[in-house]
Amino acid sequence: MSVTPDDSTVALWVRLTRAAAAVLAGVEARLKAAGLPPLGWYDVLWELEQAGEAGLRPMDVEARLLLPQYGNSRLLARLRAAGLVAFGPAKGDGRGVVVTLTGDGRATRQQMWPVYAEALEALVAARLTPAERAAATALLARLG
Amino acid sequence: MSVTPDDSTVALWVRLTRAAAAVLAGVEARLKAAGLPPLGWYDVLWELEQAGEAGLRPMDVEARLLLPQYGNSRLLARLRAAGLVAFGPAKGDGRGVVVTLTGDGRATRQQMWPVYAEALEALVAARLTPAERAAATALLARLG
DNA sequence: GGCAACTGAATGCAAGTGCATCTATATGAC
DNA sequence: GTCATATAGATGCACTTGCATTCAGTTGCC
Repeated sequence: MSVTPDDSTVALWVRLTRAAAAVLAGVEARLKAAGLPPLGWYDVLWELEQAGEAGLRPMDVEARLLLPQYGNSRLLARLRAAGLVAFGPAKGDGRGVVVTLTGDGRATRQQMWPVYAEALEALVAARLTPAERAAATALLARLG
Repeated sequence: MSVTPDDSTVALWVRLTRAAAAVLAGVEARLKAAGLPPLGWYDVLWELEQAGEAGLRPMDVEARLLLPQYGNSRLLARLRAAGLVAFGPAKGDGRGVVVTLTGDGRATRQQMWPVYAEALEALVAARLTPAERAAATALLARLG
């Protein structure tokens, strides 16, 4: 005999994927409509902006954003190709590099934020009260 | 002045994506470890199994699973190449086709289910009580 | 019937992803 | 110091995805 999830489990799983997909699609669509890069770029730019002058090692970005090593490597390569980040040598470790935000990178993140923010307002904040958002957050935290 | 989401909105968005990604990754990892096809295949096989002998038009599958037209077209092509579904002409519409489940397709779906079910038990049911699952489902329904 | 507009489905091409592997450097045992 | 092992990051290859377009067949209008 095998375990079988009850209806409430399946229902939650379905809603979870749909909700995440709907919000994500809404955010991406708004960014694209505004001629801005995809959401994945924002996360990297934001981490680097917080890291400041010192920058971050690719492995740090990888760990913070939960990206696979090769995916992160290529994402950073695209950002570099677009001039939004710069690579430098890592002091004390000849294997590694340090990635820092460029001026264009900072500007791009700042352009993305209002669009991203508007999307979250419309797709999340407008649909649940603050108390409901807090409740949902607490429940979802247990799944991650 | 632009609107800016408050902390509870951003926190929910972060948790939502992480929770969905975590559960999805867990399910996919279990399927792969068992040598089974990815989750996307399951959904199609399940819809076709429910549709029975009559099968479904690709556009119907597309609508039920919220897939883009081209993605659905190629997904069905892969399933056909794997021998899990069969294509036939659509009566009364020379443009269309009808997709039906093969014996192998039915068997594959049945092999996938226990793995999928175990994953949902471990990743969702084991972490939230039935009442919590119901509450989370109701909240997430408002986002989708 | 003939033709424009539409619909169902497939596909060429560019870009992204996963996996395994590779290169270069670093570290630890001896 | 030397060698095996481990770590940081990049990359070749196959596969998947997104976008735009194409192809075939249908529908409505005259």
